[in-house]
Amino acid sequence: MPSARRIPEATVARLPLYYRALLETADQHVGTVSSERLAALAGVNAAKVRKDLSYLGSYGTRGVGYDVEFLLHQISRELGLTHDWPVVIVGIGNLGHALANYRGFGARGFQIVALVDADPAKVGTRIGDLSVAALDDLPRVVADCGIAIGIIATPAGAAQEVADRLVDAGVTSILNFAPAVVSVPSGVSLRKVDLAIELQILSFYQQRKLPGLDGQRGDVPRAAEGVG
Amino acid sequence: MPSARRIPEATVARLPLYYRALLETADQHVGTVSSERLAALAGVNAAKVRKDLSYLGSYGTRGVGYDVEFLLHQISRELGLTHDWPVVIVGIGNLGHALANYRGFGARGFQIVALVDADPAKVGTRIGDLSVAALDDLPRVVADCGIAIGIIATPAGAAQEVADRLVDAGVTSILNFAPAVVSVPSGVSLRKVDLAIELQILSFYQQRKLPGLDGQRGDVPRAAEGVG
DNA sequence: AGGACTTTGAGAACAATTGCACAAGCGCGG
DNA sequence: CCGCGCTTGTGCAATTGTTCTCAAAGTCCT
Repeated sequence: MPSARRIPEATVARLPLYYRALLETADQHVGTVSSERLAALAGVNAAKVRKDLSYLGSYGTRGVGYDVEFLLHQISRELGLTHDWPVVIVGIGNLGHALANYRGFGARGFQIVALVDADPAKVGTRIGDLSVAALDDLPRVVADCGIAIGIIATPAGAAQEVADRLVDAGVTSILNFAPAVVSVPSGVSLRKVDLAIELQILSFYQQRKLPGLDGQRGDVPRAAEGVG
Repeated sequence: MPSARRIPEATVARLPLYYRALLETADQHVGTVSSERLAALAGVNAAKVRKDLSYLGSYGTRGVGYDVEFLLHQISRELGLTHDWPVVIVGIGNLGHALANYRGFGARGFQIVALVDADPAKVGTRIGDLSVAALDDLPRVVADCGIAIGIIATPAGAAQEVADRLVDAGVTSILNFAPAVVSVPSGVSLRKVDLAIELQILSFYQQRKLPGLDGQRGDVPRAAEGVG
C-alpha cells in the first residue's frame, strides 16, 4: 500500500537514484545514512533529499539519519519493486539485442521474459535463453507472462504501430527507444529515451564553450551532474 | 555565431525534438509549418513551441508560420550541428557494441570515430570499420581525432575512473550510460542515461494504477507523451 | 537527568517553467 | 489600398520545483 499522498514528478524521477545509493550503502553494512551522505551518493543536494523523502513519510530520525534497510524497503515499495516485473522487448536489432543481454535490469527489479520482432528471419532466433517471437504473437505472449511493461527498440517508422499493438495486447507502460513521437491512450504510461537527442543537448553546450574558452581547464573544482 | 541570449535548459532539451520534426517535414517538401503543426510532430503543445523558438529569435512570419529550411538551419546552428562531432565510446560490452553500430548517431550529427576498452582481450577487435583501442591510448586517440564528446558504456564500477581519464585526455562533454554517479570538473558537461531508472519510474506509475483499476481501458482518448 | 550537538521535517522565499490570452504583424483578395 | 483572417510573439498568471532557514526531536556524554 504505497502512500496515497501525491508525489511530485521530479521526486519520482529521483527515487531510483536514492534506491541505487541505498543498495550500495546496504552492501557496506552501514546501518544509517544522513541526508547529507545520501545526497552525495545520489549526486543531488541534501535539502532535496530531505524534501523528497518527506513526501513518502517521516521515515528519518532526527539527530541520526535514515535507517538504510527500512528506507530501502519503503522506497522499493513505493516504486513497486517488491516483486520483479516481467518485460517484453519489441524490435531485436542492435539496441534490442543489447537490452536483452543487459544485466542491469535483472539486478534492479525487471526481468526480460519475451522478445518480439516483425522480421520473420529473426523469429525463432535465440538470445540468452529466450527465443524471438513473432509480432502477431504479442497478445498471447503478454497474456501468458502477465506483462505490463513493454520496451520499443524498433526503427522510428515502426514505433507507433508497435505501440498500438502493445497497448492492444494489454501493456500499460511503455519505454520508447525509437527516435519518434508515439502517442498512447490515456491510462497508458509512456517514457522515451532518445540517444541522439542526449548527444545533441551536449553538443549545444559544447559549442557554447568553445568561442569564449576563457582560460578555464583546471580540474580542481568538482561540480557533479547536470550540464553547463 | 549562436545567439548570445540565454536559452532555458528546458528549451534546449526540446530543440532536438523540433529539429527531428523539421527534418521529417523537410523530407516531405513542405515549405512552411505552423507552431500548431510543429507541436503535433514534436509531441508538445503549440504555445511551448512558440515560446521556445522565440528564444532563438523572431524567425516566424505571422499569419504564415515558420520556413522549414530556414528554421532547420537556425536550430542546427544553435545546437552546433552544422558540422559532425567525432565521438569516442569507452566500454565495448553489450551496450557499447550496440551504440557503436547504432545508425541513429550518424544521421543526426555525430560520428563514432573511436572505441576504447580496458580489457586487453577486446583491444584490437573490429566493429564495423573501427578497431578497439586500449584505455591507455585514450589521450592520443582524443587528440588525433579532435574528440570533444565521450560516451561511457562501462559497468558502474569503472565509470568514475573512465570519466577522469576522458577529462584528462581533453574531452569536455560526457554522456554516461553507467548506472553510477560520476563527478567531473566544472567546465565539463555531463549527462546521464540510466536504462533501469527509466523502467523504475514506469514501475512507480504502473503500480499506482493497478489498485484502483477503475474501469478504464477504452482506447479513444489519445494523450501523447509524459507519464501518468 | 540535563545540556550540547546533530539532523530531520516543514514553512516560506525564491526560481524556473508552463499555459493562457491577445495585440501586433503579415499576406491575400477585393 | 484597405480590411479580413490567420499565426506569431509576448506579458502575465499559475503551477511546479528548488533552496534556505530554523524549530523540533532525537542521541550521546557526563
